[in-house]
Amino acid sequence: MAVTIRDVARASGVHISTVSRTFSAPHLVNPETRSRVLATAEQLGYRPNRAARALITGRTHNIGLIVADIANPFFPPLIKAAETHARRRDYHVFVADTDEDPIVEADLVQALAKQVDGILLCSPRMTDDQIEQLRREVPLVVINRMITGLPAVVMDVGQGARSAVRHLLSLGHRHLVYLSGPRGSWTNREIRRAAGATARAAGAELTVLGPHQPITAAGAAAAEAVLATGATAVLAYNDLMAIGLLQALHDRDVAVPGQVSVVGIDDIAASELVRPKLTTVANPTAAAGRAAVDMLLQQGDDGSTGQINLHTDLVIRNSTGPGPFLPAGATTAEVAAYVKE
Amino acid sequence: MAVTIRDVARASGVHISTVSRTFSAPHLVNPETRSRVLATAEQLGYRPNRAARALITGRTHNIGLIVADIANPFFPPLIKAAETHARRRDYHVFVADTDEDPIVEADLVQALAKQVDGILLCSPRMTDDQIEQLRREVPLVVINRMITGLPAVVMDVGQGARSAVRHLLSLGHRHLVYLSGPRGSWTNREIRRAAGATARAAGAELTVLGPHQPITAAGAAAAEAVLATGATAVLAYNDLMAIGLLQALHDRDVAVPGQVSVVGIDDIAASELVRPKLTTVANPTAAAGRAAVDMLLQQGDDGSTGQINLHTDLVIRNSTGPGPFLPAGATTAEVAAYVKE
DNA sequence: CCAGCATCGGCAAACGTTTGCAGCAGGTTA
DNA sequence: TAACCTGCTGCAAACGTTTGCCGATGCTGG
Repeated sequence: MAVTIRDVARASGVHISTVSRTFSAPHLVNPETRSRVLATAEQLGYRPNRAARALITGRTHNIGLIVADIANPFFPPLIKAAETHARRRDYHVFVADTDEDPIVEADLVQALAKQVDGILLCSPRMTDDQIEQLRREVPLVVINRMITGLPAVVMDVGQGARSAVRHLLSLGHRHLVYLSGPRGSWTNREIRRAAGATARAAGAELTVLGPHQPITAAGAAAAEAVLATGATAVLAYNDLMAIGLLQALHDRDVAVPGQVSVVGIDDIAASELVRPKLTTVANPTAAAGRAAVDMLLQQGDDGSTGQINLHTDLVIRNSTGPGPFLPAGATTAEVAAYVKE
Repeated sequence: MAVTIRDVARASGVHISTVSRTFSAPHLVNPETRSRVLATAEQLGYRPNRAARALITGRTHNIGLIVADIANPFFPPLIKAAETHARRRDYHVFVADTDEDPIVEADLVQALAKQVDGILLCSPRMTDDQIEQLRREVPLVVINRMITGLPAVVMDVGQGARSAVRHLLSLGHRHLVYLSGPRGSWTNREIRRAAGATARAAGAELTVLGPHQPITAAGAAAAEAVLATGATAVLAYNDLMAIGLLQALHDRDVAVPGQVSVVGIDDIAASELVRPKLTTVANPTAAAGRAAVDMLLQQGDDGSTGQINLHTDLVIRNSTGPGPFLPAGATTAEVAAYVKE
């Protein structure tokens, strides 16, 4: 049916091994022979069978990309960048969605293990132990989580959270809320820790609410609880939750940023479309995807186990404003003077 | 290194063929033997090598999913649904992104062909001929495009466009704009045709602008041109463009829906987050993904070549309102009386 | 008690490649 | 001229499965 190496060999009057070498080790075959083989291959429409190749070389030229939720707008840019980058290096990408379920996650890694040269694990919800276990079965690069001894690329959310909290403090807010994300999220712990430390250092209060699902509905549902704390500013685990909160606040006629300031994390596309535009921490997701692919592919060669920490940026838009201790029209200079930065 | 069928055979004292049958044809092996084999397999952590299996059976248990742009929020729900559905049937999914480029698209199909049992082609930008050509190399199901003789699942955008235009007409609008999507899009042609026919039948005018990239920036950039037409309502190729237009209109102090009504297509998540909330045509993308997977997997069995047309729904939100010939507060009954529906 | 028949498990070929080894021709060195 | 290298190609084994075929075993019915 399909045209194989054998057909090409017959048609060009050489042995199959010569055809094989024409593709996998061209320098070993006479240029003349090579071009003849290439010509007939082209003409017959020959395409090497990757399964067969994988069987003998042990390299599939495939990689797996496992994310918690494809529909979460945080991931698509990462998936896109990783896929494009991988393809440029002649790798194909399996994408799979765990629905935030650690069990599915583990199953998926196992199922994919034999079929790929390595797996990119995005924001895994498994325990560190489980991940280390799985690493023994298949090369892994973890994204958005730091585990000692494991190659990883993370966005420096700690840094991002610090910037965000400082921004809020500088606006005069003294009581903040952190809207936690899902249980098991490393990112969540990082943000919480960084935000807590920064607030505490400035003598401000930080109330933690959660855990929550990282979706708009959860952000909206948390509105009452947020208002009940009496806080004047909130940092959310991600933009989706922040946006949900924004909507719920709007429905309750709570002015943003007049009465409450809101900042998200991720800088998804929708953050700029929503009113007020969301102040948020921009994550270099595309860069992370590319970096992770590179790490994974290098990992095969040497046994390197680097960890990359990508810089994040606070993007100040319209959902944050002066806190209650400052006049609404306070200038930047005034707020700067108000809190020790 | 990895544990193979041979290891399991040795450890459980049977021939490899028995182990093989334990997994691929359990009814042929004695229950007692079977459970023994299963036990040792479990214990050794054996996982069948899909590449080897594929080599001999010709079935990879993989499918390919090719989309124009993963980051376009229209696709992730479809990808997610397709992947989950496929996995439930023990298939893994390659996802690839063409960046709206027909050449990349064709290359991808070819590259993936040998490695999958079939390919889902979403909103392809190739010509019909090219697609029919490729179909000879690998089973294909096309999503969002109708090509005679090819299995396809489409969302009935024609129906959606008709509903949208009728809705606008019923609000009293007599001059509409259609903001076209990308060249080569079947969906675009369908919408344009349906919208044009519906408007014409009602004696209204429809101006077509475009083609455009299906992104917010293009929608925003079209604002001037839209206003220049003097139309009072616009239908956009997709929500992204509609939202971009909404923003640009807002920046120009053009009231929506006061002066101009806007309706999008797709009902992406952001449409509900934006102010005013976008009136749009909801597409059952998740259902489409699942249906396409089912078609693809059945295609192997019989040679069926069905075409599925999924129902779409107009979702009326706040971006559409009475046109210039009606008082701003006109009731539904009044507008209904105004135009022959 | 034997023919006939299921049921089960082993044997070996096959799938489409890659790759170590060996052979061969022609050229170079001593 | 012999010994040796170099560049190219062929040979065949191997990768981990599946599967058609056959033989062994044990049971059934006559």
